[in-house]
Amino acid sequence: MRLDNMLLAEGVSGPEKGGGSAAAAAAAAAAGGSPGADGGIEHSDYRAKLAQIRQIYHSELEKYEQACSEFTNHVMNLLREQSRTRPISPKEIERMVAIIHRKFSSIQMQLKQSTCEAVMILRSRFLDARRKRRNFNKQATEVLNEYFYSHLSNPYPSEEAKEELAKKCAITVSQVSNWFGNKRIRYKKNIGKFQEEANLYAVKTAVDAASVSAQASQANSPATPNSGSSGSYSLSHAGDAAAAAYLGLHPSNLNGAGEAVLNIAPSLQPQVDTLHRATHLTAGYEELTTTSLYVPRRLDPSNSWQDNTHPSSVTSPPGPPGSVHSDTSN
DNA sequence: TTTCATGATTTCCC
DNA sequence: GGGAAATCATGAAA
Repeated sequence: MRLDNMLLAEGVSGPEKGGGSAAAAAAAAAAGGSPGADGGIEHSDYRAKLAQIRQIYHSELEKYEQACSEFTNHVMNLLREQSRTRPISPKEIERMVAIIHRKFSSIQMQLKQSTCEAVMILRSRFLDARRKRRNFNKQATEVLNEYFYSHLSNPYPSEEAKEELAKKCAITVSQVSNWFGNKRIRYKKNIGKFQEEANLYAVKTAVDAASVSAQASQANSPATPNSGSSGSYSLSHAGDAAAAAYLGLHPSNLNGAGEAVLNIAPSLQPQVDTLHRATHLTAGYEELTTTSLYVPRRLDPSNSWQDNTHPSSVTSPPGPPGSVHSDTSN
């Protein structure tokens, strides 16, 4: 029965017209593929092969049915001949016919099974998601990378976070899981290769967060420049020039020693703190090799991330409220 | 054509 | 069931 349903769904059995294309479309949808230019070619190829399978199936089925009726007739004739020498009840004839039909239906079952197998092979060959692999678009990759590098100490998004990322990237939750699985492994295997990318996203995240916070603090407390020392931040290294540039520092914010003095709202402090460290990395400081922001300090000696039991969310990264990402705080 | 990057799958482990 | 690791298969750049 299940075989019948499958063959019907695949358009092998049932009405001839359009069955294959419907199945192809359904299979393509199941594989998550979108009908593109090459997809059209492949689908027509798929339909052609499916039609071939369908034709073979029907001709074989017809042959079996013909053979079945021929054999039944043959047996009936034999029984009729035998009835001249011994009495044969109609029940006995019925029983014999039933046996023959059972035998042939089991053969038909085998035919259906092998047809199903052929269809499955065809489907996997033409419509498998693996074969249909497409790189995610740039924006999706950026969103995923931003999340990954801003949660580097615990790059295990919760289900909700995965769903949100999936929505943002227009991909499925399982694709998000795959991406993080691949990313974690590949990052761990080749940290050096990803260092530059990590730094890039560190700065990007910090700048984004800083600008958001700046807007927020401007909206909340419009005029609080130079209001005491608690909110000031001194950038005292060469790398801080970059930080100053990123933050749009005016020359008037440089002190006598050439240091950049940022007067910032307390809410902005963690972001600037992050940026401060990030720019040290990009400036090639000695710290790069010792206390580098994205050297996975949270990787334990067995090379696995510590504390991966608490997946983080998209909206509320780990760490104290207001921090850009927990990885940056030592 | 070759090589590298990357998304997906499979297998194993906890 | 989720994650790590290995592997496969494909896309894209060289």
